Amino acid sequence: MPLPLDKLLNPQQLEAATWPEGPVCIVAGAGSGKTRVITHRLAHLVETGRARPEECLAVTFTNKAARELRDRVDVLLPGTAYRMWVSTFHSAAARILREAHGYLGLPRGFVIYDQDDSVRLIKQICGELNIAKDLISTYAHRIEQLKHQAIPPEKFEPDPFDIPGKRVREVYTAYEARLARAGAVDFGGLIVLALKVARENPEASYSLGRIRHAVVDEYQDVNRAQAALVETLAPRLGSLAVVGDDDQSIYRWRGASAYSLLQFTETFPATHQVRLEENYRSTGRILKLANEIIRQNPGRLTKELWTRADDGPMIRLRQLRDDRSEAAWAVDDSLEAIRTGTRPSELAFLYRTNAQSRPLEEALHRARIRYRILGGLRFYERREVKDVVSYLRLVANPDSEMDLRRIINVPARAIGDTTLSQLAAAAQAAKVSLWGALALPEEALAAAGMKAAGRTKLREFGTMLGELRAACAGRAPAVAITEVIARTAYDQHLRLEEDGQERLDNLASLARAANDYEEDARRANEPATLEAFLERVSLESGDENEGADSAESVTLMTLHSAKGLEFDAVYVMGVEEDVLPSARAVSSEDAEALNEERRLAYVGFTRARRRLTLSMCQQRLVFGEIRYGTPSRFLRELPPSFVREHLVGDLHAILPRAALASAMPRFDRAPRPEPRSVDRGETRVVYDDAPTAPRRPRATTAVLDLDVDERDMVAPRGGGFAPGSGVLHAQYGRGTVEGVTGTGDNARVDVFFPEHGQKRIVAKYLRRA
DNA sequence: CTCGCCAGGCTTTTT
DNA sequence: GCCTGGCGAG
Repeated sequence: MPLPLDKLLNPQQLEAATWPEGPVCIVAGAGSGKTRVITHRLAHLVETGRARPEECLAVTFTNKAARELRDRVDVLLPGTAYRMWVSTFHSAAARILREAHGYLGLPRGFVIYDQDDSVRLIKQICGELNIAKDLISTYAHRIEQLKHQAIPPEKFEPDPFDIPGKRVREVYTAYEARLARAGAVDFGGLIVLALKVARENPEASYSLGRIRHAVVDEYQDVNRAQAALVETLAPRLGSLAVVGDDDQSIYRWRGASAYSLLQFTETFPATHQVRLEENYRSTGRILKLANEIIRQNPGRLTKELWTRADDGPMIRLRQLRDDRSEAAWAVDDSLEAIRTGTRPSELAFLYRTNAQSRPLEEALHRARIRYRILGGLRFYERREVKDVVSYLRLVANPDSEMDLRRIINVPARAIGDTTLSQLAAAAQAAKVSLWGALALPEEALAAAGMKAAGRTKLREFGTMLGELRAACAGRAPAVAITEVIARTAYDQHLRLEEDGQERLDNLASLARAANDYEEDARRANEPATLEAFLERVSLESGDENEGADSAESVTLMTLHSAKGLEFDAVYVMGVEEDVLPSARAVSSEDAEALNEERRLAYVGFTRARRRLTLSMCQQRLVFGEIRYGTPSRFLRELPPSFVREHLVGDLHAILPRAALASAMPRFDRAPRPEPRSVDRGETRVVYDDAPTAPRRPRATTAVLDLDVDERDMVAPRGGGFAPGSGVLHAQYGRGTVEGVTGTGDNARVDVFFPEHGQKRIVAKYLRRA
């Protein structure tokens, strides 16, 4: 029975889901039912008989999104969906390479190097080329960017003013050669090589060759290479739909650009464009705020989200004294929400940088609220996991240089730097991989200066690895893991360490991941190979946080990882200058960098269905030292009238004094929580939620573990500090005023402290001496 | 060659 | 404030 699409979708969605052929560009705002359109489009293709499931490809960026898409298509097309190819860009590319490895000259068991691996390799090469190490990250970044644009070393023409460019080319060339010798492909290379297959010989990949219909999600985040891949496939396709939102392009630093989305109609003149602007997620206020923020950005496909929903509750704004109080306040507030019936899984705390999770975790821990962190610490990046994975990769592909380097002396085998570089020299001379060099005749190694002791150790290592490979050949991944641990005595090695037990547990988890993979493979009717398991390990973060108990937990994550998700109540924390927008974006003077931060704020705010809370603090610990913060320009840019109508809380933090005065009457009418005092063990949380007197902006609403001195500090009226006068500061002590910039709450005072030198301090943190 | 200590860098964000 | 990588002692 076909799905009654016209009942399930609004007219624009229906058009987007059913437009029959050729290129379709779907500009879909946040919460406009984008995934719904994609899944129904795929289902519609199959139901109308225009496509067989195996002719359909759907591509997204994150594994999370791919999984969700797959699950939701499965609901619409039970039993058929698994025949579709639903995948991330990178996994799709890996599959193409797997199938076309012969054409590409890659070994069957080629390994995928993550960013860490490639930086290490570039470092290695730079060392050999005598390049200063402070340039390594620059080169790594340049090479990565070139690969994002699918520019190979020989096509890279640095312009004459590009001083490092020449060496970039040199390093890049060497890097590509080394990857090839190691039988390895980096993230960028996956796309570049898939593009090569698509251009030259698409039939070399069985999966690729049969695709007739494609949907590409998050098209605003494709880089040049990915766009080229899509564009190359287009002529072979009966239909191609790209879906995206230029306002949610947040991966510029990774080479992404909304350019391909904005230019899509130019690239394919036959394109049918559809816009989805009706939002089904958030309240009117949240959308108004989001629209108000994002309209500051130039060059958009100006769309404006709207909703039939009501305005909803006011958006709350809180300014706290420091990051610990900010976390404590938000956690306490969320506790209240949970008490009044919000499910923990409907609460999310979003922040700009992972480092901001720490105070939150501590506060949640104290409040005994369960939480899960998405993103954060990645399972597969743990040292012991990477070590064992390196052994597994060597089983699949012994030539992998970075993996061999990683474990050749782990556990310790008395093979140190000296022996290793002699081996590398011998390998270079013989033009073979490090593994290949292990099999070189004694004389070749001796010629590289290696002593007999080193040669013996290497020989032993080579034998061990050879036996391990033989023992694992054709066996299931879980068996291979057991073999690795047993034959290398890796568990013994861990037991000697301080936190060895925890690391052993992680290896047990790795084994579990392998079992899970085998289970998945069985279900998908595919053989469970070590190669495919390793591919999963390389391309997925290994978040175990998607566990079944998540309904009982609140969620913590960066704004980036929040894209595509939604929650009833969202706390966006640290809405401050140098945080959101990031310090880097602020200091770079690069307008596009700031615009991207603004989009990030937009993404964050639009995650909330009903309750949105923004918080900021006056000082926070950055690298262990105190930094003074001011409210984000994204809030200060808001028209005062808008703020008065839709926000409650510490409005004085973001409104000019004049605008604040007229805001007060309205502010007084806002529902006002009872002032509370909560005693929880050693932590004292005191609230002062009463609206602040207009004349004395006491921004602090929560005080946590502060010295009495500091608590007593009150902003001096008018910030009137005359140069030459004496002042007191809680950290720096007594000092002399050198000058003043800004006015009101934004006033900064340059103060000279005899013991600390000159500092620029927000006026409210100073007292007259 | 290994171990342990210290300095310095790090924080954007992720496949 | 934490981690890594580099360096020096044994």
